[in-house]
Parts: sequence; C-alpha cells; structure tokens
Amino acid sequence: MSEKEEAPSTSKSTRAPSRPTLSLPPRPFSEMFFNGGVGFSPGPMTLVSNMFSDSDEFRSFSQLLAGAMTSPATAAAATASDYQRIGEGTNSSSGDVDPRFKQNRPTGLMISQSQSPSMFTVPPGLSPALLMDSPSFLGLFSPVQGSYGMTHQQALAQVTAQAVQANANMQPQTEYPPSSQVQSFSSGQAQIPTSAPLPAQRETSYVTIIEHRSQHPLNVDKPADDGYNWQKYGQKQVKGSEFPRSYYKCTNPGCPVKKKVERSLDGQVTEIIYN
DNA sequence: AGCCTTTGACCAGCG
DNA sequence: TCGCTGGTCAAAGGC
Repeated sequence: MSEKEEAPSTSKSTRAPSRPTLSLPPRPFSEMFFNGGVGFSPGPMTLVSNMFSDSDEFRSFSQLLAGAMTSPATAAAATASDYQRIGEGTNSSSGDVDPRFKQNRPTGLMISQSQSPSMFTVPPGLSPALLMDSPSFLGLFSPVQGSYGMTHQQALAQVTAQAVQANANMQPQTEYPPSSQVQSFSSGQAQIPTSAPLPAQRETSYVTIIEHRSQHPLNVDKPADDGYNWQKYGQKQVKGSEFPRSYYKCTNPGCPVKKKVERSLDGQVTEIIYN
C-alpha cells in the first residue's frame, strides 16, 4: 500500500524541495463568471481564463483554495505555476520563464492541451459534489440539473464550473492554513491558447490547471475528497513527469468523469486533471 | 462480500 | 513499419 512506489529512478535531479512560487494574478473570477458581461455560455476555458486574469483582490490562488477546503485533509494550496505555459507552448517568450516549467512538466501541459479537447483540471481541494448544489452554476452552465444523465461534455463542464465556483464562494475567507500547509501558490496568468477563440460551444473548450499543493499525510493515497467516489484503475510512470500518474474513474453511477493524479513521494499532489 | 488498489499486459496514437 | 508513450483493462489480492 505504500503510496510511494519506487521513486522514479529516471528523475532528473531529485525533487526540488520547493515548488515554484509566482504571484498569482488574482481576480474575482466570480465576477468574471457571473458578471462577465457576456450573456454567455462560457466554456471551462473561458471560465478559467477569466479566473486568472489580473486583479488584486486575491494574492494567491492558494488563499482561495485554502478557503475552499472543507476538510483538513483537503486543506491545501494549489499553485498555478504552470498556468503560464498553458496554451503558450514554446512560442513567444519562453526565454523568460523559469526553467522548471520546461523541465518539470512540459508534457503534461501539452497533453492537456492537445490530447483531450474536453479535458480540464481542477484544483483537487475543491469539492465538485459540494458544488453540485450550486444553482447558480447549474443554471449558468447548463440546464442540466444533476451531474448524471448528462453528456460527458456537460459533466466535465460542470465539474469545472463547480470547482470554479467553489473558489468564488470561498474566497471571502482569509483564514487559511499556516504556511506549512499552504505552499505559496505560484502562478502565472492562465494563458489559454489565444488562437483558440472562446467558443460559444463548450464542447470544444478545455482548460488545464496544474496545481501544486501541500498534501496532508492522511490523504496521501487518495485523491482529494471532492465528494465523488473514485476508483483507481491504473498507475503509470509518465515520461517527463517526476512522479507516477494515477488514473481514477468516478464510480458513481453514470458518472463519466475520470481524473489523473500525479503525486510526489511525500504526498504532495502535483497535478490533477479531470476529464 | 463488496469495494478498492495494485500491477502487468494490452491497445491506440504518434513520430 | 516500428518503437515509444500514454491510457485502459482485468486478474489477483487486501481491507
């Protein structure tokens, strides 16, 4: 049961003890979402894109997440450190970027972008299930009332939306775990492929959020308790990633959601991708 | 007994 | 066509 398999011997340089920390491009994404001004039907991409625009209401996403944590086990901070690379790929100013971005998870990002149009990631600490009850989002996002019985795309959109709203709803709080629990949330701005027009159709939208966070020992082997039941169905050491990637699927009846989790040896969740 | 994890094998996509 | 890689399957075992 060791949550720790063999440490990937392939690792280039031992894990850096410290996660990249960037200041977060804060913005009341809740406003962006709900008052975006566009009577819109934002896809996850749009949502997240808005989410990470600039603002100074929040200093870091970790704060948001911290507030969103509903249980100690999920208290954590996500770092959007990789956001910067999202959609940006290697074009543009790759030169002024922390090398870690390129070294640590270039592939993850690429995968997220290109392999699964409907894929998106959500900070693990969020509680999709909790958000299920969020009328505003349901109404906003889709006419669907529940998470099941909807299309895969809808389910995806909803989970993302919920996660997003969770952040929005929780943000008022300012109390979050001490620094030991929350690593400073690094982030850049979420760079969504600019070339990709934010479509009216959410079918094609996708969002990738890579998060780094401190993980409580208790929850080491399981994905964040987000209200869904997850069954692990595979694990792989992915090339280009320092840590093994675990594959989970939602075991709730009719739930099409799957997620991939990368977790470091010390239990830190390094990446969660819902799709 | 049922659910979940583990893990090797298999398959598909891509260069 | 072949090898690599990521994702999934399914049997076995544990809790």
